[in-house]
Amino acid sequence: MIVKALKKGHSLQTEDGRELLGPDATKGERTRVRILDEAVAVASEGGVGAVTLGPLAERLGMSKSGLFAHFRSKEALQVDVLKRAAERFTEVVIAPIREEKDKPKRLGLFFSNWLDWLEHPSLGAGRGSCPVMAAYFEFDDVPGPVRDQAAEHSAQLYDLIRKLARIALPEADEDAVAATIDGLALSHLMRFRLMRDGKARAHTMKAFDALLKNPPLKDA
Amino acid sequence: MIVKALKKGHSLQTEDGRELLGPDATKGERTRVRILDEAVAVASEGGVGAVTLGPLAERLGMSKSGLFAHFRSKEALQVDVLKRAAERFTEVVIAPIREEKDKPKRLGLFFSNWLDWLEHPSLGAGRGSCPVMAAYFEFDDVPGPVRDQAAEHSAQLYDLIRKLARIALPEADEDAVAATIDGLALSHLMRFRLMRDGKARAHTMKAFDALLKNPPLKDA
DNA sequence: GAATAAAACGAACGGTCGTGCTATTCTTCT
DNA sequence: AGAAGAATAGCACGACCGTTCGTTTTATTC
Repeated sequence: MIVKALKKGHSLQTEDGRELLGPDATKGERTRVRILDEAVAVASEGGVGAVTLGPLAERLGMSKSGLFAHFRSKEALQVDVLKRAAERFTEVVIAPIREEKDKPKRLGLFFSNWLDWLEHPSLGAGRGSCPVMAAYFEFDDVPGPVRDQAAEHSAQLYDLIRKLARIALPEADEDAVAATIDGLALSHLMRFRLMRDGKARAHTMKAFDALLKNPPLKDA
Repeated sequence: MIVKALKKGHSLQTEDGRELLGPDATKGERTRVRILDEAVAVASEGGVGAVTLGPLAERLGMSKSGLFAHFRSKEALQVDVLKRAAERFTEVVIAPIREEKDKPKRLGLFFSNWLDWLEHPSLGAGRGSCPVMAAYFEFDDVPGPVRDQAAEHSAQLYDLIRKLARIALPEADEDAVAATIDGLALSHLMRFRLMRDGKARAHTMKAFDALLKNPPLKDA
């Protein structure tokens, strides 16, 4: 069974349009999602490379082969883990900003949500960090479908940032602004999780506010 | 035999002060460095976690057990790989900025060198990226000596950036500046290596120049 | 050059990994 | 309720992993 992620509506659905997780979902579809959610938690703690069949099956109370049957291969599982994590990201970070009707303010809301996501990932119970971001660096030089998936997600996210920047700061150079914002999030994760810097958020927000106030201008 | 890395002089030496690599170095010391250099190349391509004994030994034309004998464990090897990579970083990125006698200009030189390092790591032959940066995200939630080493290096580097920022931009908030610069380097690596964005450097430098022109100020 | 120490090897171990098979249990649909 | 099909379990395999051990080769020291 092939499942695809939708860009809008933040839900998974099968090829024929039925919702996963809903009561009309098939047994296999439901456990499939259960597996992926647990796998995202594992990936949050040890990276996508740490998503391994045996231990994952044990965490779920099922057999390794039973789990394996849901995915053609481990690589396919890892790709789906990334997709599922991106889904979560959309739900938690991107979707809520639509409630802000003052569109120029959406950039700040997006960034704030992003930091929340990095500090308190809904999965991993405080012991994990964003698996997608980790995959950016884990697979950046490892060719294969996992790398491709990570690259696609990073490109989509980067486009979104540019778009939000264009609306919020019409006179700014959107590429330079996006580079700075993207970097602030990456650096924030590093300072917060690796260095355990309690002031990480304050420093990140100060830099972000300064960027909004004096952004790089076009043709400067 | 215990080897320690020096912060100054960018060379390895043994506990009794003899230089490694010099003609008076012992056989074991020389091959030890050879192993680490090759291991850094491997780590550049696949991350520190990809440093594995068998394939590494084969690349070096030696036996797995002979290689293993140089390190008490695989973890110790990985830690030393990180140390060696940090050594290289010091040689290529940090040491040369001392030649700039106009100290405020050192920040820009440092950043430029950093981007050079990320784009053309002396090891990995174009197929690898900075292993230390990758380790930041690979091990940020994996307790152990490898994580500790990565954390220590990130803290040292972050301190250096703050110090350079303080000299270059005395009126600026050094923490916010450091966060932005650190982030720009991380984001640059992502755009250059994962997204293969040919314009990455131009965008990064534009953002950096804008930061120097309008940095976040203290107590703003 | 002989004695001693260091370094490298080869083979083997226990363990874990991903992946095929076949059989069994459970859903789902008529 | 029963047939058809999906989902899961059990088991085995080959490959690779880190590590150990005893032996052999190579450096170093006297």
